[in-house]
Amino acid sequence: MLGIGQLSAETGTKVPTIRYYEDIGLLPEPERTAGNQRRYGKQQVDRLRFIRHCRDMGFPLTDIRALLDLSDDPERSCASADTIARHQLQEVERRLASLASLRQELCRMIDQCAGGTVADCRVIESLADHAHCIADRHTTPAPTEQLAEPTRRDPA
Amino acid sequence: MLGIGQLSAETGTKVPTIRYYEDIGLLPEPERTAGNQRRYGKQQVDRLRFIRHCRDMGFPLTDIRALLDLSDDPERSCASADTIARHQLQEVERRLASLASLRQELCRMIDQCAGGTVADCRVIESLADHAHCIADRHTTPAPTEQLAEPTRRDPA
DNA sequence: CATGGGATCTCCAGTAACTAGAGGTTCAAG
DNA sequence: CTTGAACCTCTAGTTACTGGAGATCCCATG
Ligand SMILES: [Zn+2]
Ligand SMILES: [Zn+2]
Ligand SMILES: [Zn+2]
Ligand SMILES: [Zn+2]
Repeated sequence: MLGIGQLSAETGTKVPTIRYYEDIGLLPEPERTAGNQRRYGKQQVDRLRFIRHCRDMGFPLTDIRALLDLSDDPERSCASADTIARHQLQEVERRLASLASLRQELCRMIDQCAGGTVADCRVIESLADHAHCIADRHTTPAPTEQLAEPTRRDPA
Repeated sequence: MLGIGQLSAETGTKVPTIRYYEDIGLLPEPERTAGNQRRYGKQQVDRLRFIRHCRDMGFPLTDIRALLDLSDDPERSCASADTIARHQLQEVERRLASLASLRQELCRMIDQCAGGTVADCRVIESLADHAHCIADRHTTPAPTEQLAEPTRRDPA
């Protein structure tokens, strides 16, 4: 049985985040000590690892909820899991594409700057008007649900 | 002089967003009619366009604030504008890299699914344990400040 | 000049996914 | 038995908006 801090270390998830997952029902309420502190067993560790890996893969929590429901029931067809994953892949590819065009525009802006005053700066000028951009309207990056920070250190 | 709805149409920015930018001080308080409705002039239109273009490029509002300050003062050196832009480029490249590795892992997961039950599904299995992933720890995607949605239609 | 419907006004709440802090209790080592 | 680290609950803040309620305004007809 692990305390919340140990679970945190074990999975690379911050303590408040674990409690948050419990609040929103992603993690079931764990057992408690006589003094009301949480104790976790192996199942919970696995479940949290699953969640974290999904988050690392960029899945939003609603999808993770669905995936957890599925994985709780091994008899069912995996079709919807695959649909979710495929959808996520599309998302990722969409973002990749728009980031790539973003990168292009940023590069071009930066390259053209000669380093004088603001009045002559191509960066500022380009930002002021998309018409100064070559041709492609950059169809903005992403709806971007929050993706976990690289704050993660590895489990013991 | 434009009403807020016209400014909205002109710049592809939703009305509440315009008011929000005013609230947080990105846009100055505009003139008002006798009946307290906002009226905008050409300067404001340009300023909002600048902001939107920056957002489309993925700049966070704090950076945009700095860029606006700079562009208000054409005599200054553009060095810090360029620094901000270069920093943004790095951000974009960082995200591109992590999305690319994400894409790889998702593809692999999906490819391996044979389409049976959850018990045999490689997608679920891969999500349950990063050890099933080839080798690279996917160093999670991004801090991801909100990037504008593709809700944008073009100006008139 | 009256009236009606769309545009605007302000204010408040909610979104995603956490994160941080205050103020108080519990656990475990010495 | 006494610390002090870890834990508890609760609230509020983050980023960049978005949506709705209920009231008011503008302006184009009749
Ligand atoms: Zn410059
Ligand atoms: Zn552009
Ligand atoms: Zn499958
Ligand atoms: Zn992995």
